[in-house]
Amino acid sequence: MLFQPEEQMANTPLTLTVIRLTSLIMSSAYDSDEFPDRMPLSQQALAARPAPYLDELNEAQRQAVEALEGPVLMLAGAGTGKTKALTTRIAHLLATGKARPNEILAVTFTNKAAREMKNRVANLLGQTVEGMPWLGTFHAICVKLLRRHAELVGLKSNFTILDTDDQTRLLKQLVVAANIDEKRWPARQLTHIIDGWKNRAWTPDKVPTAEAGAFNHRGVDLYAEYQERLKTLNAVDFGDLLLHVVTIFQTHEDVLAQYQRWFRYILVDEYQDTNVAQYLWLRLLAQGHKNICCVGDDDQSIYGWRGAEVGNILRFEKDFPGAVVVRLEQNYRSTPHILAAASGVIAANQGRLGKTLFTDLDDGEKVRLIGHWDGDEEARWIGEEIEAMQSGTRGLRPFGLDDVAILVRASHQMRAFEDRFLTIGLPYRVIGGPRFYERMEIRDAMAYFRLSVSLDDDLAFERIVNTPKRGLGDKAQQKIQASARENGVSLVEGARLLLSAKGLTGKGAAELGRLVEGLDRWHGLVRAGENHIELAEQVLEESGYTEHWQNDKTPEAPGRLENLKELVKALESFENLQGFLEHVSLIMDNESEDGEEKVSIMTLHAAKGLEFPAVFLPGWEDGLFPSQRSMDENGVKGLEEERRLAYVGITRAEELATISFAGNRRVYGQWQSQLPSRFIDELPDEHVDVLTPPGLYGGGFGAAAPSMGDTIQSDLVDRAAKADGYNSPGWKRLQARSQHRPMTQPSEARNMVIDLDAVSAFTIGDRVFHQKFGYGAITGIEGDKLDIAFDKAGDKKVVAKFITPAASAGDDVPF
DNA sequence: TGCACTCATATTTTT
DNA sequence: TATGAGTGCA
Repeated sequence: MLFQPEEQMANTPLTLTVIRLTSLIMSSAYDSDEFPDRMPLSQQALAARPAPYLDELNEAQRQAVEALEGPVLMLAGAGTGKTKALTTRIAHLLATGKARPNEILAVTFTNKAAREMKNRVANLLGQTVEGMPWLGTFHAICVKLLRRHAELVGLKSNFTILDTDDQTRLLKQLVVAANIDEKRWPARQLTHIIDGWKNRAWTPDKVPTAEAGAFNHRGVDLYAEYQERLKTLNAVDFGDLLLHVVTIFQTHEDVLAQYQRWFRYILVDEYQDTNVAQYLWLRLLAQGHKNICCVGDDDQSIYGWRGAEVGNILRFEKDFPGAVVVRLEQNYRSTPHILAAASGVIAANQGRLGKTLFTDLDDGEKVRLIGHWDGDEEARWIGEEIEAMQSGTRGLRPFGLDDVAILVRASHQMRAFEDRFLTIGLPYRVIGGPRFYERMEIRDAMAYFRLSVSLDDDLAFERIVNTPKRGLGDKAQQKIQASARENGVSLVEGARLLLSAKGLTGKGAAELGRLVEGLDRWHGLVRAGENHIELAEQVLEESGYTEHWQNDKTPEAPGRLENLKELVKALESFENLQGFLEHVSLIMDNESEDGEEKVSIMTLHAAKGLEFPAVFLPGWEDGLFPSQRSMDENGVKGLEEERRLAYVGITRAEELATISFAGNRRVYGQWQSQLPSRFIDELPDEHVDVLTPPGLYGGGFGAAAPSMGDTIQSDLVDRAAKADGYNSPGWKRLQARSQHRPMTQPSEARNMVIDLDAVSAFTIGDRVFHQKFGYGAITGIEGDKLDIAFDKAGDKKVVAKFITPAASAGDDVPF
């Protein structure tokens, strides 16, 4: 029986709860078929407590916290105290005795969010609530559920969790086996396709026929094969964690019913980021008590590209009839100018649920906007600006380096800043980047650990047979594979059989023999319960893996050895290797703090949920941000997601937001003329302060920047200065021709870069000259932008200002 | 096995 | 440009 009568649990004393829970966390509950974590909390003790936490909430927050019964959608704008409301709600549920800690299901997307929530609930209640076993990420909770019911989907409860890399390697084998040209149809692509299907909760039999063409018409077959293969390997990928649980719920009413009964209250963080599978999962579970509270912000939905469905949050009221919608609109983070600028941008999106953020804070600084000649100059300016800000500049208060963040659209943009900051010696930290456990050496080491725990882990074996080099190349590995297949055993066993059959000779045989021997020994030690930290060191030592990196002369080698030490250190917080492996694929952050003040550099995506007093938003150029690819692939939907990204970016700033763009940028080594982002047009003028390009930095357009090397079209610049505003025939013609959005009031920002008369000077067919691209002919005119077919550089869209008529620039000499 | 070479490729990323 | 994967050769 899965559940025990509730009365029995209610009387269990708290102390016992804690002890039982701790032991639970330490040991993985593979073999238990009952709820080991029914952790009653002494209800009287909590109920007797006053609820001082409620006094700290504003009206909306309080409403969201107190509406305990029935479906609730908490629409929480940026910086409106969403986590506070969410955690207080949990505390309130516990304090009022509505639910025991183990009857609350609280899901987040990241471990960080889960951790924070746990801590804050504990703080609110003034005691450690150990027993919230169902507070965690979607994936962590699904692992727990799946371990209990693995057999219902043909798995054993000790299944391994593959990461993306394993997944792709496995798929690659299948692709090769299917005689598909791996070059034209890379396995990585198939990984993405299958992930996408899993995100939409499509098992192989449910993939719609419309998708049949995927991956050269073989996608669906390969998907089915892949799932079979996973089953034989007793493995799942990240997508499976959810999908299998959904399948179990859908096919086993009794199981579902039990959980529906069990989870009295469900809370979901970042609901706008849920994908279809997660949505189904939640909806199935919520059908029991119907007490589901989802928190999210449709304006911050930035993960559509990995399956998140904004529709989930937009549809909430339909999905959960009778839902109470609470809007948290009071912002405690940003100044009014920043808030207004962000609101102005996001207002351009269609189909929003709509929120009006307001704040009590003082006006503060307007959002600053500055243009630069090129990306290097932008980096230089920001570097100098940050240095100046440390001592206070332009009448601003002094900022510490920890107060400052640079948020970029794509990680390659970080480079310019890193280079610059290195040369001027400005300490910085990059947030994001490859995760600790994704690094080669960590994965190799993990493979050794996995094998030591279970000799059947074929994927792990494949990874390390020849790492470090043992002279076991393709040939030898194929023999091992064949031997394993013929005998229907694991690769390790296959290798053993191969050796005893003398199927392998010479150095390879000796090395393989040593490896198998080592694995046996380590496995024996694991079983004997040997201290796992010493064991881990021993494995790395005896396998020759540590030595391998010690002998490596590449500059990365010391760092890798360092990482291996880190890994062993991380083992300390676990009781045994199994427990470690169990969690490591799901939980392992890489945030080391050395205490030094540093500027943070990260992507906009990585910045979600964070806040900084001062934020720099560089690279606001059409094509880069909004990203061309996003718009090409997803049209308006893509553009709107980019706009939400802009909104997320601006709202990260508490006091000071500085947006910048460059007129020229090197893209894949090629100089490209850039247009300021359309989002810049959407910034409301009255909240923006256009920094006069300081001559010192040579910023801005029209000013002959030193880096140009050549005078730009000074005659055009002169004429632009004399332009008689927006009533000129040229402007009117532009308006009529403008295909995108009609430009209403050209903003001050725009004004800075538009050169109307420059445009009106051109007509289609004109031969023109561009400083970087050379000669070409105009093929189209759109706003202040010209489509030009360059003789050498091909078709480009360029701001008119950078163009001169071919005649005035010299002879139209063909190259 | 290690190297030098060509060639294609080029967001955002958690679990 | 610059990075990684794949290939050919010693």
